[in-house]
Amino acid sequence: MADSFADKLLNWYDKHGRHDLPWHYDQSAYRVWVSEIMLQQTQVATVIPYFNAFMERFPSVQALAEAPVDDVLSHWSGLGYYARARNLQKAAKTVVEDFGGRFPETQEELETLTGIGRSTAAAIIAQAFGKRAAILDGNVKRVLARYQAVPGWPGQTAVLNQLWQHAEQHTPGSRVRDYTQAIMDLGAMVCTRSRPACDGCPLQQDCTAYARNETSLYPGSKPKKVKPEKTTWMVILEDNEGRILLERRPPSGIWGGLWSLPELDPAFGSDELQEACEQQLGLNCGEPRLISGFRHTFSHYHLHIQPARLSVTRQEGIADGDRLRWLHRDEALTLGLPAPIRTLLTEPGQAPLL
DNA sequence: CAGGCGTGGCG
DNA sequence: TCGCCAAGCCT
Repeated sequence: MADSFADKLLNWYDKHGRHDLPWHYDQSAYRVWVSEIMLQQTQVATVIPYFNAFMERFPSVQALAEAPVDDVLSHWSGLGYYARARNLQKAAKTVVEDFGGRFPETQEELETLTGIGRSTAAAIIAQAFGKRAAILDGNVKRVLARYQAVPGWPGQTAVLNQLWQHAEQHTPGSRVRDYTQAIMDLGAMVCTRSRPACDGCPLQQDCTAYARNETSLYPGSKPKKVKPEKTTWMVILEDNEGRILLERRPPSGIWGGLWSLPELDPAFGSDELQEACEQQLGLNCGEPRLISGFRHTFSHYHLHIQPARLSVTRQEGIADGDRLRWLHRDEALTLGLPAPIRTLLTEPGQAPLL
């Protein structure tokens, strides 16, 4: 029997859904895939300009596979969760080398590609290939948790399994493309986290949470933890030709593979910075000039960044290379930079404190 | 299973 | 100003 859940949702989608997102115009597996990766933990409005620029630069999976990794990261700069970009290119190489440039069309094979999990694989199958597959992203979790009044935080396996079961149950055999977009649109536009617009919801009369006037209880919230506070010096070392020293971050960990400023142990006092730079980097530096510090928050900790400017009069033992590079400001800004570093290099001086 | 992994908007 | 959290996946 046709699921009335899907029918109601599709009727609503035809009138009120989003039909003109950039990745809707040409739903090739490549475009759907890139959009799905960008959309992981990231809102549509943020993704749109990144998606358009990315497609312009990497129009095919082949183009992505053969691009320098710095190009890929520079197009991800500011979007966050940079492992997504590294995994994206790794998967592109796999598609080209192991699958002859054609995306696999089964859930199982798609999930072998790094960065593609159960929900992303299903989204590709439904949206690119038009085959039945159930997705379960944050929007769908919220819609289903309320509709079925599923208690608990979806991060718990038992809760997640129940939600997957409901997701599978409601996914129709026809119009899967539209259904997949429809349930995400409902979650994003109507069944929002706070103050859901239940009066405009096509599922209102069958929604358990609504009937109980308890929409705010679903889905259960994540147990909160205190984020640790960390501190670091970041040094803007500028040589006599106006070039700045940048350092590539290790391939994994925070800001993995991006270009950032050299960091120094926060245990150094401002009066020890000059010597620390000379010793650790083999430079001859002038007096440090402190710039206003600021706090940057990651998903799992706070980082207090204390920047300092030092002029460099002599460079010894520092060659342009894979890890350290002297670059002019505008050259630096073309690289994959972490968001706060881009800001730091873009905004002219800030007020010097010392 | 729990923790790592960004950033910007919003209440 | 601050905590929460958004189209998750990997280790």
